[in-house]
Amino acid sequence: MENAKVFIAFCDENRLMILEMLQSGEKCACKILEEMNIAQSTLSHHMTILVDSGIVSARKDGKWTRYSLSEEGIKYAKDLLNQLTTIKPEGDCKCKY
Amino acid sequence: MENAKVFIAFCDENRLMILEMLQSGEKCACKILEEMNIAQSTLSHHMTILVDSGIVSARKDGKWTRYSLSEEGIKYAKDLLNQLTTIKPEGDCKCKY
DNA sequence: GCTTCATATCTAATTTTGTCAATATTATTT
DNA sequence: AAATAATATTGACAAAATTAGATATGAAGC
Repeated sequence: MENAKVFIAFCDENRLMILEMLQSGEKCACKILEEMNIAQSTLSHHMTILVDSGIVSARKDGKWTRYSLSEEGIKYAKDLLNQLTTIKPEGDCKCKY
Repeated sequence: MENAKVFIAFCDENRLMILEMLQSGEKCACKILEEMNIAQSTLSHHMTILVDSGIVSARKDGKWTRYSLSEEGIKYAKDLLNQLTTIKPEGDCKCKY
């Protein structure tokens, strides 16, 4: 769902590898492709998912597309993870267990 | 990937719903099932995934299985998310961009 | 021991996701 | 304006995930 969309970024080995590469700064697709053993169209597909998830942002620069981690997207993911895993104080639960 | 396993918990609408229910405390499968429009076998499948991911822990109690959020698993997910999204200082990247 | 209740497992159908090859697009270079 | 380079899109297919029905297990109650 909408909420789940952010975390999809982290649910694939190749995408984790891409994210790791982006930790050291902005990179163009061709540079990322060089270090991965996947087809160019496959990389493009993963980049679309990463950008859609909000974790990565893309910037067109001539014929290149440069990708980087999005601080905003990261904050969103962290906040959402916090929200989803907050254990609420007992008392407002009406169930009998 | 091993790393990706934790976040799989958050990548499905039904699992998010289950996690939300567990925020207010431990619940048995039958209680969760009541509030969801899915088959019993489907719920059991999702609970297995949640437990495998480490985010949820299960406790056998007579004929019931009681599920709750795992503080340890949550901490692991948060730490991992932090690690995966840490933007490293420039300088140790040898690429020309 | 038989029945019932809660949950798990197995099997099969359907949907979604990841992948690559081929083609298209868009920007640069000659 | 033709050729090249970087990336995106499309189409096809295989692998994985989600789902439900049927069946199995295991504990509780009679």
